Amino acid sequence: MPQTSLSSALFTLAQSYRVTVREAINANELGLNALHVRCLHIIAETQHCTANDIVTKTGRDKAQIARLVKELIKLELVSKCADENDKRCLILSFTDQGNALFSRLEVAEQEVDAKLCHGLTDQQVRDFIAIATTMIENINHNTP
Amino acid sequence: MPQTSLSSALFTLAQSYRVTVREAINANELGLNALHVRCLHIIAETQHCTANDIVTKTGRDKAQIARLVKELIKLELVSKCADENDKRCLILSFTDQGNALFSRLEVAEQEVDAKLCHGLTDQQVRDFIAIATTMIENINHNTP
DNA sequence: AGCGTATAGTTGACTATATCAACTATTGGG
DNA sequence: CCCAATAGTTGATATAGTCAACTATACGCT
Repeated sequence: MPQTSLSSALFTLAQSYRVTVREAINANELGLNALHVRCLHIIAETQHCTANDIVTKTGRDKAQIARLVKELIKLELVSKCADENDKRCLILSFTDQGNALFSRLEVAEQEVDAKLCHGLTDQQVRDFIAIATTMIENINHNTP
Repeated sequence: MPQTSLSSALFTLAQSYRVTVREAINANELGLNALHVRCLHIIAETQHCTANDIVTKTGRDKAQIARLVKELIKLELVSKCADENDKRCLILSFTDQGNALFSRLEVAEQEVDAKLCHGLTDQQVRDFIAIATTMIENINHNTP
C-alpha cells in the first residue's frame, strides 16, 4: 500500500499514531487518551502551566481543554491552585501520583517511538521532525 | 513554539492539517470534510473501487465508511452499482458532478499543499513522505 | 445439489472528540 | 470607579469513530 500524496501520508500517519498510542496506553491501563498525554507533557515542560498555555500549545478549543484538565484532576494526577498575583490563572502541577504516572508514560511513549522509528536513522527522524515543524509554522503563520 | 518530540510534532501537524483542509474546503463551500476528500481520492485512483477498498486504504471502521459513502451518494457526487461478477461488491464511481467537484478539489488541495510546503525543497517533501510511509508500515506491520 | 463458511455491505446503539456560545470572576488601564 | 480584556467554566450540540448484529451474495466442499 504505497503512500503517494502528502495529505494521505499525513492523514494515515496521524490515524495510525492515535490508534497505536491508545493501544499502548490502554495496554498499560493508564486510562488516558492521547490528548491527556499531550497535556501531561505540556504541564511537565511548562513553568507554572495554566490551562491557557495548553490551549495555545495544542490549538484546541479551550472548552475541550477545560474538561480534559478536569479529568486529570479527578484522576488525582494534577492539581490546580490559583496564581498569587493573578487569581484568574490556575496553575497546574503534578501530584505525586501524577509524577509517578508520567514516568511510566515516558517509558510507554519511548516504546511507541522506537516502533515508529524502526529502520530509520536518527538523522532521518530529526529531519522529519524539522520538516514537520516547518509545515506547522507554515500553516499557523502564513495566512495571506 | 518549538516542536521537540516526534509525537508532539505529529500530533500538532495532524491537527493543523485537519483544520486547514477544513477551512479550505469550507471556504470553497463544498460541504465536505477531510475524510470525504480522502474517499474521493481513493475512488478516483482505484479501478472499480469498492467500499471495502476504502476501508483497507484508510484503515477506518467499515461502518464509518459506509455512512460516508452514503453521504457522497446523497450529494450525487458518487454512484454505486453492483459488480457483474460479484453482486456483493458495489463499485463506486464519480458522477459528472463528482468529476467536476473533484477537479475543483484538486486545486484547493494544491493550495493547501503549497502552503504547507512553503520554504521546503521538493526533495525534502519527498523525504518527508517516504519517512512517514516507513512509519506507517512500522506501525501496521511490527506487532510483536 | 445442499451445507457451511467467508466476504461485502448496512444498520443501530453507543462512546469519544470537538466546537460554539453564553456565562462568571478577575484584572489592569484609563 | 468603570470598562474592556483575559482565564476559565459550563451547557448544548455537532462530528467522528467504534462495536456488534444483521442481510445478502459467493465460494468450496463432499
